Amino acid sequence: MNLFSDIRAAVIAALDVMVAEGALPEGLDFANVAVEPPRDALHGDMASNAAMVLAKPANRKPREIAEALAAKLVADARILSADVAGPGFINLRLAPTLWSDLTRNVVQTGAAYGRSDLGQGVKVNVEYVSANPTGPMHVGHTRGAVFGDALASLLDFAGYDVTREYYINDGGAQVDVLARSAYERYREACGLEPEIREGLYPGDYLIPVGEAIKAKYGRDLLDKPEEVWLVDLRSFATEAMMEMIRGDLASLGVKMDVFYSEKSLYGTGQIEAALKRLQDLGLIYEGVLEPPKGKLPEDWEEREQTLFRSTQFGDDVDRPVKKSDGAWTYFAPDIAYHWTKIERGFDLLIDVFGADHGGYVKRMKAAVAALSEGRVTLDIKLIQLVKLFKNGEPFKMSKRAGTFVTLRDVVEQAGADVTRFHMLTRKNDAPLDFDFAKVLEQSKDNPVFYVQYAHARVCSVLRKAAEAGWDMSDARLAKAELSTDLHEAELSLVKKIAEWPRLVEVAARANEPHRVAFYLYDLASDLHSLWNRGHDDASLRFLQEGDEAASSAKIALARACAVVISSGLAILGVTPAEEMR
RNA sequence: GCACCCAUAGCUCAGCUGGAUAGAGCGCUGCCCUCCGAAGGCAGAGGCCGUAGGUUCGAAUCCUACUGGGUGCACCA
Repeated sequence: MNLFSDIRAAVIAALDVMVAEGALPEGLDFANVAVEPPRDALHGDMASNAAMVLAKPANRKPREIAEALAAKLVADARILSADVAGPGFINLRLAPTLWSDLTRNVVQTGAAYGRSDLGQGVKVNVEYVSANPTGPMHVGHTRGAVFGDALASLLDFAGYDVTREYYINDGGAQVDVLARSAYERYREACGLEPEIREGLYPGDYLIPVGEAIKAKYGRDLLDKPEEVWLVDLRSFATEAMMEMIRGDLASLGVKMDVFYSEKSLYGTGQIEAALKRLQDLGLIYEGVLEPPKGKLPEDWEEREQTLFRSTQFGDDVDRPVKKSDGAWTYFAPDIAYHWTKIERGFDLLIDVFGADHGGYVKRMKAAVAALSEGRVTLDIKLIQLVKLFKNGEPFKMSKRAGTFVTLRDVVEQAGADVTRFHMLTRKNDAPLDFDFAKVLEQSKDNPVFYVQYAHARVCSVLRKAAEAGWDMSDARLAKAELSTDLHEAELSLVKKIAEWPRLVEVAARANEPHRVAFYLYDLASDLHSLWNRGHDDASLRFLQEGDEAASSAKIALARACAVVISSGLAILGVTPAEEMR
């Protein structure tokens, strides 16, 4: 049950009648007609902009349309009153029985309340994390992982057919570096002194990999030239790193559907095929790029390269797909990779990148637009940096000093729930402060705690009711009748619950899971507020001593709130607490 | 030099893709908390939405130009 879309449908129906009666011209587009929560509760329960949106195309005065529309709307039993206000808003007051209907419906629908068919089963591929398989995940990756995962869940909830995907960058030169670093650890495992030269990965996490290599190959690889072991150790070490990364992701509760290997694109003709396609479209040419304006790089020289005409799709310059020595650039397998996504039948692609990859956005979008001939859109979400703090002091990470903070560190200290929620309380394109002290604080100042506490309070009420020997099962609550004369605090809560399906759609359309987090905070706030009023006004308590019928109505409302918190938290990947300890 | 992102209360940030008098938390100020749900509660002050133009019934939101901050900038991944 989506109260907003129901009422919007009523508005559209009324508009159709007006068209049929000649009060409005034929052929109007109602797409922009919205029914929204009003900014101020004094204005009513819902507001529509219909008259103002249609005024111009209908060539009528907004207030004129509004008056006529309002007159039609009040005929609907669900609509108590429709008043025209301001420049042409129609403020609606709903029949009080609707709140009761809604509450029962939420309890009955349970976790499915708020699910939407907005996505129409459109196949969407969300690629996120895609950390290089050269070491453990660090905090920066963590935010991307949490964001991507929540976005995927959100889209799933909104009716998309979602695939969660991780692109393993196991094809490039960094994997050679990894293999060489692992080889040194292998020598170490064999009792030799490792030579961790400049440019190799110094991390301890490769020590067990070295031991594993020894366990597999014995001393066979010692004193052998690189050609002998490089290929084997590349895949061996990559496997080991991916194993570790999978573990990191699991500790955060992130589970991918697909791990797609870059390496698998090489030697299989896939890169060539993707490039061939661009070539056939006339978008590949041999040429020389203009030198960049401003300060010229020291070693700049003219080179002829194979270029992709990304400028035809809004990029600033055409981009090379081959180096001057004929090898592929990194961009080439990326093109091929995205081509496979298109070929695998996805209608919509979303890439979650770190903000430092911002310069890559235009060319990637260009490639997807070109390959799919505009059929598939690629949305790229850039994730800003995480700034770490410990007790208010900035906490600098340095790979060299070995003080970089891994995902595991964060999850072990803060817990997956806290980490996830906190990282979603900011827009993806805004930098995020992560202060261990603040994040772990158990008080109402901590949004995670605040939201979980609201859920726990409802659970506590249900437990108490059970202790009193009352049946407060969902089946029972789904039949409860709420008063038609709700207190303002109760109304505020039930209206917020009514907004959930609408919020899901808005958040999904914008690809912005943080909106869910903020909504949950507001919802929790309404519940706490109502709860607190129970101090002074016993009639507002959920448990009405000795009055099972009255209690069931109020508990139904509380339960509905918990249902929404629970499914909202599920989208964020946070477990709802049953009790606070 | 160019491109992208950001700029909203003292601080940290929302603002539902153009709607009504711009919101929340922290901090600040005041009141309440013997007992009934206090790891508290209620209320208040605080704003030229970076600046200047433009688009229209209407702009924090869209466009342009500035200012200030971040990121990235020929074959690296």
